Amino acid sequence: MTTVDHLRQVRLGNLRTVLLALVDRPGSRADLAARTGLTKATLSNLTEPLLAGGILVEEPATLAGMGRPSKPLRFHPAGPVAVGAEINVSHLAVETLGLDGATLERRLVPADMRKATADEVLDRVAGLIREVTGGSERTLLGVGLAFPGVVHDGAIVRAPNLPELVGERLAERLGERTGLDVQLDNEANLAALAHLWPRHLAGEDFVHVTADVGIGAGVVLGGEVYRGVSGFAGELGHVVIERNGIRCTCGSRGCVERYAGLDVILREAGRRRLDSLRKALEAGDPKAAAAVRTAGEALGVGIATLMNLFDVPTVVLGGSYAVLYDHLREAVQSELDGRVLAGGERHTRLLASPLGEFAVVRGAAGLITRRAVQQPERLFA
Amino acid sequence: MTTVDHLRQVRLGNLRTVLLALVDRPGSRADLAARTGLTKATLSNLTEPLLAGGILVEEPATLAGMGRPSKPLRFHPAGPVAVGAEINVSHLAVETLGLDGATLERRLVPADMRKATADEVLDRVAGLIREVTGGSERTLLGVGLAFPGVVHDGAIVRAPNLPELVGERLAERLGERTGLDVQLDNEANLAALAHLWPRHLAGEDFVHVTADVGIGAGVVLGGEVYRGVSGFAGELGHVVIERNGIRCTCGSRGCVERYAGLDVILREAGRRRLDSLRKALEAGDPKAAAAVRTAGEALGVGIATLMNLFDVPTVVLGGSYAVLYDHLREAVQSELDGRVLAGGERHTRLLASPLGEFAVVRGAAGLITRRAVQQPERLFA
DNA sequence: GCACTAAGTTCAAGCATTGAACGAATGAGG
DNA sequence: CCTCATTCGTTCAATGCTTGAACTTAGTGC
Repeated sequence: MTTVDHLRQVRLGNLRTVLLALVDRPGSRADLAARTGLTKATLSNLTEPLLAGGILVEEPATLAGMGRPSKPLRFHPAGPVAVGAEINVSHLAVETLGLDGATLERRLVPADMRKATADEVLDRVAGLIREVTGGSERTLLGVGLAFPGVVHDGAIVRAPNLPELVGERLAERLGERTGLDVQLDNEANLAALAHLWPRHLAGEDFVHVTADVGIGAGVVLGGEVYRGVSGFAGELGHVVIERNGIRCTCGSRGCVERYAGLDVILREAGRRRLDSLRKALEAGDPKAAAAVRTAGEALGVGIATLMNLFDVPTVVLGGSYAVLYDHLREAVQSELDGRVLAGGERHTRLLASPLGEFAVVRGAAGLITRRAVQQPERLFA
Repeated sequence: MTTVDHLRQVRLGNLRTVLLALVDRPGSRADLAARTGLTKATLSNLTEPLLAGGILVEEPATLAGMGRPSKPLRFHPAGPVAVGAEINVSHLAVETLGLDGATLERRLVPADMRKATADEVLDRVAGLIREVTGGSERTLLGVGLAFPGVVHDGAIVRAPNLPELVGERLAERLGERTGLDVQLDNEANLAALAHLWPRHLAGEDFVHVTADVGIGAGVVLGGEVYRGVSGFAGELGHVVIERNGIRCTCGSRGCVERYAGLDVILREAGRRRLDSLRKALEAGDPKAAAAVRTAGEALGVGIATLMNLFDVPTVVLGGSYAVLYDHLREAVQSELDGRVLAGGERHTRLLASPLGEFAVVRGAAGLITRRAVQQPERLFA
C-alpha cells in the first residue's frame, strides 16, 4: 500500500461523503462543500468524473438572490439502478431503486413457494427481474436478494419454512441466470436496512421486529446491520421467555415465537388471515383484541430481554406487527417499561414501520444502492 | 482536513500497526516489516521517534545464522505505565501494567464499601494508586477505573450494590485527586477486555460472563467491547428466563440473576462464602453440587438467549463462575446445545477464564495501555 | 454601466510511503 | 586473512490529493 494508494483511499472516502450528502438531498457544489466540510475546489474535482460518467447531472441554474446562481447536482434520472428481490413463503417480490432513493418499478406476486425447488424459485425470480428491468437502458448495479431464513456467505443455512432450499447457493445461481451481481441476505436484516437507508427513520440505533411465519429482528448498531459471526444474530423468535414453556420446532422450550408468532395470534383469534384479523380488530372483536394483547405481552418480554442485551433506544415494529400496532403497543410498552433496565430514565421508544409490505424488497434493493455509495469505485466499473 | 493531515493519519495508523505487532512479541525492524506488511524503510522511519522517546529499546544484536545480525526492538523496560483500579462491594484493587503487558505491581485489599461515601472510596483508591506508583519515575499513561454498575459518560448511572455512589462523576473526581487521566468503565466490560488485551484468549468474538453480586456479561464484537448507547448493554443478569418467575429488584420477574446469582447459589448450597462452597464441592457435597447444577441450568438458558441474539462462537466463564466451572459446565453446555440455533452445526465453545481475581483490574489497566497503542499520538505528549 | 455578491475554477505547496540502491555487519570457506 | 554470500538497516527521489488564496464567471440592484 503505497502513499499514492492511501491518497486514493482518501479520495474514495470523500467521494462517499459527497454521495451520502446527495442521497440526503441534491445540492450545488458550494452547498455540498458546506455540508461535507470539504472545499469548493475539492467538490469541483470530485464531481467532475461523476458528471462525466452519467452518475450525476447538473440542473439548470436556479435564480435565487444575489451572486452567481448555483447549479444544483443530483443523481442522474437515467443513472444506475439497483434491483431488490424477495423470496418468501407465499409471495415473490421485486423492486427497482435509483441511487436517489426513488422507487421505479415494483411487483408483488402471491405464490406458494413451500414445495418449490431452487430452480423453480430462481426461474420465477429471474423472470420478475427481467420484467421490471426490461426495456430500460440504465446500468444495473446488482441484485439484493431477501430470504426468510438464516443466510451466511451466500448460502442458505437454515430455512424452517422453505426447507427445500437449505444449502442452496441462491446468490451465485441467480447471478448466473441474470448476469448480475447478487447479494443474499436475511429478510429481517433487509427490513431493518430499509428503515435506515436511504432515509433514516429512527435517527440512531434501533431494532426492527417483524412477524411473518417466524419472528425476526434486524439489529442496527452504529448505523450498520449487525449480522453476527454466522448470520444467526437477532433471532428474537428463539429468545426464551418461559424456560419450561411450550416446545419449539427449534428444539428449545418457551421461545417467544410460540407465544407471539403470527400463526399463534391468528389461531387464538380464530382467524385464518391477517386481513381478516385486522377487520375483526377494527370491528371491536374482543377475542381478536385479547389474542393480540396476549401476544404483545410475550413479545414485550422478549424485546425487553433484547434491550437489556443490546441497549438500543428504539424498537420499530414492522410487517404484521405494524398492521397490529394499535392493538399491540400498550402491552409491549408496558413490558418494556417494567423490564428494561435503562427504561427508568429513558423510556424505550416504540414505533410502527411506515413501509408496509414492500419493506423487505426495498431493503434488498437498498443493500445494493448503499454498497454503491459506500464503495464509489463500483460506479466507475 | 488537509492532505497533509490525512497523511499524518496514515502514519499514526501505521504506528498503531507496528505497536500492535510489538505487543504480540518483540522483533527487529526487518521482522516487523515482514509481519506488518510495511517496508523496512518505513519501519526505520516509524521506530526512530519511538526509540528517541524512550517507548522502545533496541536490544543488542542477536547472533543467529548468516547475514547482518538483527537488533530486536521491544517496549522499554522503564517506559510508560498504565494503572488499573477496581472499586467493588467488598474489596479494592489496583495494578500497574506496562505496554508489553507485564504486570508490575498489584494490590487487592478487602474493604466493605457498601456504605462508604464517594470521598472515602476515592481517598482509598488514590492512596492505593500512590502506593503502587510511588518511587517510580516511569510516565503514567492514565488510570482505568472499574466499577460494579452501569457507567455512562464518566458517571455512575446504576449501582444496585453501591447505591451511595449513583450519580457521582468518579472519573473526574479521581482525576483531580491523582492528577491523572481517568477512564471509568463497568467491571463486566473490563473483565471481558482483559481476555482480549494484551493477549486474545478466544481468538475471535466472545462473551465473558461473571457473577459477583449480580451477573454481568461483557460482549466483544469485532474485537471491541460493545457497550450500547447508554452503557446498559450485556445486562445478562436481567435477561428473563421465566416471565412470571421470581420478582427481581429491578422490577421485572424471572431474571437470570434470581436463579444463577452467586448469592442464590450460596444460599441453596447452605454456604456463606465462595471458598467454602468450593471446598464442599471438592469434598463431594451433593447439596453444593446440586445448587451449582441448578444455577448452571438457569445460566445456560440465559446465555442461550444471548447467543441467539449476538451470535458469537465462544462464551468465557469468569469470576465465581470460573471457580465453579467444573461443576457448572455440563448444565450450561447442555442448555446451550439444546437452545442455541447455531449450535447444531457449530457447537458453542465454553471456556473457563484463567485470569482469576485480578481479571477486572487487569482489564482496567489494559483499557489504558490499549488506548495508548490505538492512539499512538498519546505516547508523544 | 458599475458595484456587489456568490459560485465555481485554477494552481502551487505540502508529506509519508515506497522500491531500489547502498552501506553495514556477520558467517562460511579457502 | 581475504572474499563471497547473506541479511539488516538507511538513504533518496518520486508520487498524488486536498487546500486556500487568487481568479473568473454569472447573476442582481441601482
